[in-house]
Amino acid sequence: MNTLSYGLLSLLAQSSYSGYDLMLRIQPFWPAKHSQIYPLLAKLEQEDYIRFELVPQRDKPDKKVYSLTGKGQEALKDWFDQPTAEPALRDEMMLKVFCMSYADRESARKMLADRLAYHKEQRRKYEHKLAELKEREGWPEAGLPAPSHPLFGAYLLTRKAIMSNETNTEWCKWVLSLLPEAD
Amino acid sequence: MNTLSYGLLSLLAQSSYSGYDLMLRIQPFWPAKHSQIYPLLAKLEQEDYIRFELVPQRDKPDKKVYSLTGKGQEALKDWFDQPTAEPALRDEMMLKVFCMSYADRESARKMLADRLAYHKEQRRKYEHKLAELKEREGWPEAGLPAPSHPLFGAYLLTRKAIMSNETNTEWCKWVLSLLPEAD
DNA sequence: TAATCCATGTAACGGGTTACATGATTGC
DNA sequence: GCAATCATGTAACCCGTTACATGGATTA
Repeated sequence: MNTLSYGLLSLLAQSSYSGYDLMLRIQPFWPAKHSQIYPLLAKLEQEDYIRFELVPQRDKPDKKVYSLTGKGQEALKDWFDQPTAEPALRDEMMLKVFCMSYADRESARKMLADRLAYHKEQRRKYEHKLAELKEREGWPEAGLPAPSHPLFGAYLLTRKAIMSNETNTEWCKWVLSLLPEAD
Repeated sequence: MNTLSYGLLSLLAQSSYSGYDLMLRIQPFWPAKHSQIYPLLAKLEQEDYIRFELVPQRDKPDKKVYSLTGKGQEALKDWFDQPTAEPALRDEMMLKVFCMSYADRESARKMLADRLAYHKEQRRKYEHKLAELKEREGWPEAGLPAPSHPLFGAYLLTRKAIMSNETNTEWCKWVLSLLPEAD
């Protein structure tokens, strides 16, 4: 049982999903490819943390819809009380910034402009997600969801993503302002 | 040539370092263990990106002090102009937050309090680093270093770390305020 | 006397990416 | 016609961590 396994169980605590769905939904929290997820799901199913139901579809390939077992629910609770690993951020840009004084101005400006565009696009997605959350059934008419609400966690994470996005955007703009365009 | 390789070259663009030094200094930007770094350095040396000088020491083991070759400098410049990979953040806590509504209040509060303590400790380190930078020779008497200054990048990164730290701290406090202690 | 720092390395293993493989449907 | 989306899987490879290995100096 590694972190990705628990991540999949966390998603399944909310609702049942196909492997493909899980792969898409886990990306913001723990990037992983389908080639990593499918074998893991098979293993988790064999060890009775999850089970699946084969769902035939018209006009689309059949799918396996996974859900948590009792053992899976217990494993999740136990994991929650274990000490949490420190966050790990790997960003190639940070290495490039470190040696920025040795590169030319235009390259540096382009790198930052690209990152700024990336943040802008991410921001759009987060706002979309927030809007989506607010349209889900059970969302309170006014204010935030209560801590016991199933969407509480998703809301907190979307807010976190937006806050970080704003800070990163601000940093990019600040650095660009220190690198005026050459005439 | 992977990202870590370029990271090591970036550090060596600033100054010569031993493998041990490189291992310590690359941590904030690209976490890596000595067991990954030593073989990489050997490979980079074989392929003529870097060279080393054996420096005997009294009261300490001898060390290999690495520096960039001309080929290494060129490789760095080429790399700088290549498209930059998107940042990847892996944080176990985000997965736990996602399923927070299924855990008990006390566990959740403890998790966030632990993370808050982690951020506080990190903050202390960043401030220390900033103070250290400002004491380095060549640091301007007033204002920031110019973009051509060798310490420009390190300064930007330290500022970025502090900005992110503030945002993360704020988020933790906000979430804790939503989870009042049980009586 | 035990732990930590400096300093270097190798071996085994698990985590993660890329590529290979298949196939129907929908939209440009 | 080509790319993307849905849907699942395997194989090869690279990246990263843990553990094994050594050894003197300093510090608690």
